[in-house]
Amino acid sequence: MEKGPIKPVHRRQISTATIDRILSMISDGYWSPGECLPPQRDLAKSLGVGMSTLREALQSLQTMGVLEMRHGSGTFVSSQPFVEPYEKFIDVSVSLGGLDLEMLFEARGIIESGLAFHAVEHATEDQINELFDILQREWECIEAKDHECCHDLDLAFHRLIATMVNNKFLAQIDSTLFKALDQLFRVLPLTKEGWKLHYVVAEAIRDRDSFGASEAMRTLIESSAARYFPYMKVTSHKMEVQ
Amino acid sequence: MEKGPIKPVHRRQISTATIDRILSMISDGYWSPGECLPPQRDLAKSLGVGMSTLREALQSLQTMGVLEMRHGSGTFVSSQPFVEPYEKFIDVSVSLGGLDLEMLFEARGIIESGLAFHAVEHATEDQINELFDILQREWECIEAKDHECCHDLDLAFHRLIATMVNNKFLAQIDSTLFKALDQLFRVLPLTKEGWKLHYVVAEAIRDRDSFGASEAMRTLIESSAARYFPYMKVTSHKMEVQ
DNA sequence: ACTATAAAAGTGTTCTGAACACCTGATGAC
DNA sequence: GTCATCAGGTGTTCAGAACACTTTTATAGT
Repeated sequence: MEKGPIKPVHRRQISTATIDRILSMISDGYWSPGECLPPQRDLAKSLGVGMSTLREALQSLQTMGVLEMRHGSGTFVSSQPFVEPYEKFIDVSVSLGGLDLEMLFEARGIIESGLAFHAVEHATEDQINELFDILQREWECIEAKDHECCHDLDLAFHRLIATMVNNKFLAQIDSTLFKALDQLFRVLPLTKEGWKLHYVVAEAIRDRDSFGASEAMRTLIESSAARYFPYMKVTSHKMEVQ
Repeated sequence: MEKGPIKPVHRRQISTATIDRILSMISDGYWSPGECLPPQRDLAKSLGVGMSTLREALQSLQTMGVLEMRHGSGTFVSSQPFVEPYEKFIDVSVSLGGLDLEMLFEARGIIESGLAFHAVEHATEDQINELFDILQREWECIEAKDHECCHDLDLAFHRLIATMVNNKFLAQIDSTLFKALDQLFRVLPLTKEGWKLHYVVAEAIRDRDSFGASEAMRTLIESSAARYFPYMKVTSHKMEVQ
């Protein structure tokens, strides 16, 4: 794309205006993903703003996951945008009272059961085999009481199902929720009962049973939540796979 | 809370370290929601960083929705954290190729059908009456061909269901998705067929049928998506309410 | 000619100090 | 008592310099 002169910004809040300008320039294709922006000194000159102001904007855009600033190299448009902007401050939101744990568990239950539903139609044979392979290793870790390994496999189990659906948006949110809940209180080790629920989900996916997978996953998340909130009401409709 | 001396930060990336420090101070309750932070000049001094650096951190935190900077007044901890950080740059992510529309529709389908499922157990009689009231007005607007009004009622319909569940996290994401999809291509006007689907959802909620509500909502979103992507595969399992 | 080291250029990072803009509360005029 | 004005506090923007990291180029040794 040919590069004409960069139009300067003017508005009451120059910092915000600069963010919007850069955002729209990227949106319009002036800069492509992975491309390097001009040096900050030059860019500030071109935009007609001070360097501090420009940097405030760049920093915010980096927080959004749109830009990536590399010391000594340059400022790049993120080639893989939509990173985890949440992650960092979900726990802050919790502390501030904007969110509570049960809400996050509920959200995770909804998203994961939905993912399981859609995983049924997208899963390849290889992925299903991989799923059962994870299950196999989970069982071994449970018997060996290797909690660290259990935890990693648990994450792998959920991540694989999210991968099946191939929906970056939900996968990102789900991953963030998993990490947030994991961080807020170290997740309890996987039990044999939990493993059984994992197995039911895997079976339903293998048998191409959308509703079964969805329900099994809902039960799984709710039973997981119930370990932290014993008083929490569990929906627990019918666990019998159709 | 009593306030001891503020410990200075030290790390290679001072800007990032400052963000983390402030975030953890809020998380630890050093500053409460709605409270005013010290003047930037003083705070920079206390943290042992330059003012530009501090401002870069504050700006990022504002982007996250954690802080609110008011010109001439002060910098405040957001009393209602967890605002819409997504909204601003979802369209940028789309432009950069990180997200595509079908993915967003799929995400919305999953979240909304999950919300509908849970709405069944949380909905009050008043809310259900309100839902049918919206339905009534929708029908009138369709007959009058008042597209603007239809659009608003459509939004109200979905928003009310999200409200029933009382899950801010999902409600926020859902609302963001609605707006993003609405903005990316102005939503098509509500048809009588669409209204019928709305009605099925409302009936299922009234009858306290979780699965019916969930499935009806899935069908609704998918049929909505199908108007934009005729080639898109519609799951459309059984529409018959159990 | 090749490689390893050193220098230089390019770029992001941080700090200081100043001037400006906005909001708020105090002061004074009516 | 009410309103306008002013002064102080606070956020906003800018300019310039010094520093740190990375990449490229130049140099020296083999």
